[in-house]
Amino acid sequence: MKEKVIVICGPTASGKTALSIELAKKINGEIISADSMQIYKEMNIGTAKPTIEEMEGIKHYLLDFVSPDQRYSVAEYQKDAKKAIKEILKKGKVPIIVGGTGLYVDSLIYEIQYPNIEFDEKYREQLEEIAEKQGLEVLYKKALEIDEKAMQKISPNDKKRIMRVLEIYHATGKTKTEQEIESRMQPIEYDYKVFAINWDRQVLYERINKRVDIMVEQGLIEEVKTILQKYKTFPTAMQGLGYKEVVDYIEGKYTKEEMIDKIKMETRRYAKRQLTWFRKNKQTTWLEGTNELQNNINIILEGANIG
RNA sequence: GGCUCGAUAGCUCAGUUGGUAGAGCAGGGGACUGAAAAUCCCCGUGUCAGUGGUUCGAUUCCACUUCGAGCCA
Repeated sequence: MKEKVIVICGPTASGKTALSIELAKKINGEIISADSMQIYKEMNIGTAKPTIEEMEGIKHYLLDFVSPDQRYSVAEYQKDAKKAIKEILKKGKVPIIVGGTGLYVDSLIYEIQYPNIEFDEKYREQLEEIAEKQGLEVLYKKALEIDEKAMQKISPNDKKRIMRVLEIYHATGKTKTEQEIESRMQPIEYDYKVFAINWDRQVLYERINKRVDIMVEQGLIEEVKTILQKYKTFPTAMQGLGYKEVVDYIEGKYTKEEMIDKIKMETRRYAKRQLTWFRKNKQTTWLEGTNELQNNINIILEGANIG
């Protein structure tokens, strides 16, 4: 009998934090974040990271533990998260995965295999250079020679994925397609019960707009300035919504009003992409955001067959 | 009050020498296996302001009306 792990996902500003903490209190659970930006230290306001008060004594894992100048990836996330699951189960508690990063969630619920390799900074730089000087189509053709099947799903404009196909081959000698076939053969270790929070789109967008205003009031700009002073390079952290826009504002690329509108718009689009991602998984149980917390908790308990 | 210009997609505008129209942005849908809050793909019918006239046919021409901008009194 596989052990149960609860997963709560949903778009940004959908109320995952409040729901998960109430649930954890009720079922003696602990929370593992699945959020690619809340992992970073000192990025608190812009990532809407739960505060100590909000946590109400519930232990949270994989929050606030990576320096913004460090690189982090799904492969590491999966390893860290599985370690946390083990730890929680060992204590006799229920692990609750909570987050909006679909890729991170999927790495767990589909038990995706990532061969143990080091990130090759040099090789990526080489690829970047080729893309810039000779054009992306050179890399695209190269990838096509290596893994024609994988390239059927990748656009000639999708630089990141083209580079990834090349990087996998470079690091492992295997193609991405071979890699994925092996990955699918792997049995899934836990019994993941997946829930997602849904809102009427208009209402969700209003919540997002309001949340962005609050972030700015709480000192988002100051937070970004502090981080920029303290660290030199940001391999991934400055991809965060709200952060790159504030940097552009500080550099005078647009006014404060324009910056705020841009963050709101980009966040709304992000929420839309998240919903697309979560809809894909057909076993997901959907919760209505407008429901009372207790009501949704009951749906989870019933759906997960707990309590 | 008179004159001029404008009114076309949610917004900004293009266009139709008369045969019912198209861009950008917004928005929607989708993809996603080591950067993922990233990256990429697809999607444009709207009383062409209203009413009447000319015409086989008007969003296009004409008249009036309404609204907006400007100029002159």
